[in-house]
Amino acid sequence: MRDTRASLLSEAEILVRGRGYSGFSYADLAEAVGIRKASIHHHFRTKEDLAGALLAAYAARYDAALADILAQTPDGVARIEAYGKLYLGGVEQGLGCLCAALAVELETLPEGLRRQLSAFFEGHIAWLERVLAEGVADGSVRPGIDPPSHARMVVATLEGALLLERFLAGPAGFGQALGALSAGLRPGSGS
Amino acid sequence: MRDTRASLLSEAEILVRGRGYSGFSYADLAEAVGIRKASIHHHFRTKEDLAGALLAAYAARYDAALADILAQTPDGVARIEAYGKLYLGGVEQGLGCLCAALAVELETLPEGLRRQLSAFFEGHIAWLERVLAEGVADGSVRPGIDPPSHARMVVATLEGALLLERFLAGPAGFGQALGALSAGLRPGSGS
DNA sequence: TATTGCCAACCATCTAGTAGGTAGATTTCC
DNA sequence: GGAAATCTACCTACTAGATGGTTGGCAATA
Repeated sequence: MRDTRASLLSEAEILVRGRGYSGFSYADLAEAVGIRKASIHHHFRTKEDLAGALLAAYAARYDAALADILAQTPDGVARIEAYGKLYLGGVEQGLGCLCAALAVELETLPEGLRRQLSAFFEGHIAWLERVLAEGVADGSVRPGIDPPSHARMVVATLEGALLLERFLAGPAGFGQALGALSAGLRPGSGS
Repeated sequence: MRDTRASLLSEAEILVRGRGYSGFSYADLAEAVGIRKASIHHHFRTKEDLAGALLAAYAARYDAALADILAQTPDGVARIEAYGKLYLGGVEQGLGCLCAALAVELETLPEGLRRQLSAFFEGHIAWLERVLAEGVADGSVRPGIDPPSHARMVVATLEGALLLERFLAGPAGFGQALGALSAGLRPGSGS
């Protein structure tokens, strides 16, 4: 049954996003899923393997969502807003970003996980850079912005907003930050 | 000797900011400071007490810096940039924000620490709101921005940029994000 | 029959925290 | 001034429980 493996991934993600990577244990996960601790090792040999699988699944979900935005939303600022709303689910459920949880423990992270983390964010930055450049070209994004810089800023803002608004002002606070972010990208003012 | 206590605070801060709160142990700290593990308990009864002291000292340092900016920098956007540069030190040393490290483990955090965390960020947001409102009033910040929303956005952006650029592009990447952030606040364009 | 999924029992190591003690400095009281 | 009591800072040795991980076996499946 592939079922248990999927449950393990799903519950582990909730645990990591809620309490951090070092903050959850195989014992917690076993209890959440309803199997014994030793059985987890059958599906994921080590905790590091589990983290890798978690990260890969998380990144794949985001990749699919990014492709979807490109396909369904033509307007530049609307694309950024749609991207921002991907983070909103976390705020609503009180769960931080999986990658942020791992990033905080950077120093203790093995090389493989570090590379996965970097790839995740660099992929998003590249995607945003493209979206912003296209937006500037087609007039849906304010001219005069610097796509590479603004791409970094957009990811940073959303990661930070998710980190903070999870316990500060919730979806309302997140919405304010996202609103201020997209307002600055909308055309309608000079350079 | 107050010396050991200060060393403990200083080394513990480095450890938490580098590897997370659950990611460091009294054994690590004892080794870093050069005393025995048990002696730490003489200065900080529990790990939670230590975290509280860490947070208090961190917040106090920021408070002093914020007051300093108000006193020395009159221009609104320059104030935001000066605020942003407070985070730069972390990027340069490869250390994340202490509060971000704790925020990631929110669910396991005792109430007292949660309140300290919220107070830290709410203080910054209130300070930024004031700086932005004053800047709009005196013309040093672009009119048409919404100070409460933009205050949340500024903290989020800087927290996020510190989180990410620590391992992505370092000070250069952080500088780009900060540049994009302040560019959007500068006057010179209509609403 | 081979594989898959799971389990009980175990292991070495690490965790924060405790108990009890020592040496030296500081304070209190006659 | 000097003895007694107290405090400070640290130590060794320990605890109970958690940690990730291993071994060997059992039952169902394919």
